[in-house]
Amino acid sequence: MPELPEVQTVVNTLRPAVVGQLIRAVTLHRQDILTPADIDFPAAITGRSIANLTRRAKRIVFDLDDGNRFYIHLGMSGRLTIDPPNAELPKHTHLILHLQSQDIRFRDPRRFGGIWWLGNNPADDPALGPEPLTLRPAQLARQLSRTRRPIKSALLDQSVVAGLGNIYVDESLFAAGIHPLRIAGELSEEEISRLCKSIKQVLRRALHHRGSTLRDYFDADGNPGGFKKLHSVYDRASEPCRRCKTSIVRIVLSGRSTCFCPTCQPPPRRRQKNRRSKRSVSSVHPGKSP
DNA sequence: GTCCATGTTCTTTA
DNA sequence: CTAAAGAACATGGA
Repeated sequence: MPELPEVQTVVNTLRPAVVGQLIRAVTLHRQDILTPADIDFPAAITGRSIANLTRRAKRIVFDLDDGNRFYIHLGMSGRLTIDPPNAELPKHTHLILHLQSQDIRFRDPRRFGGIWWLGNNPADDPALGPEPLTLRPAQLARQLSRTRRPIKSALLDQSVVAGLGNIYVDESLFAAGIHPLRIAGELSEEEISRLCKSIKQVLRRALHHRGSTLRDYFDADGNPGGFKKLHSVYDRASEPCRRCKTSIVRIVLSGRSTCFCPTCQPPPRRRQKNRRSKRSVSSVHPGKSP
């Protein structure tokens, strides 16, 4: 459920309830949501207080007062909520942090999310690309320059840009007028700077509306996001484009639902999948080389 | 019963 | 060998 705007909204709503608070006790209902698997997580955090709460990519990072850190990833169905201490416990609640007067709960039915212990290593994860809200066009150009994947697939890759997901990639490509099947490494400098600008505009707008609630997403106070009704393409297949009235098209790309306007986002020039040029066909030897 | 889902990672293929 | 495509993970709702 959570991409950058949703994760940031969870952080924003959670932060005032947790920063400076003592973790008095911890209830862990399943050990298998933890990485590394053998960490004694309750022992490591009980009695500590939370010094800071931040977001990196789609991760919610807890800084403890002893310099240790861990992060929670919400996966597809994860939620972090603020609850009164004795409120009824919904299914799939895996972790409860008992603070001074409130509980923080992590609930995740599909369990694609989890908790990662970082210890006191301050290094950023080298597998994560730059943050999209501070992305510069030259950075984006460098990240895209050496891949021949479709731009949609490249933007979903967290090592290219960290924090976008299926909704905001589609929305950003629409805003930039770029077809999802365009080859990432073939975008012009002008298209890349337009894309860079569009990504930031879309994310800022989504943040202003506290993210998109399709079904599962709610912030730490239990409120849904309001951005879904402002989507241009995502989850709008066969509805009219808000800009030109053309029917929005849905295809599957990288195994993910992909929505776009075939008029506002012109298709790539020629080049279909599974085509080989005459030269590359004739250069392939039919038998084994000596 | 079927298909689909806001994500990531491992495996297979080209 | 590397890059990219595909499968797998687990649960619930339409």
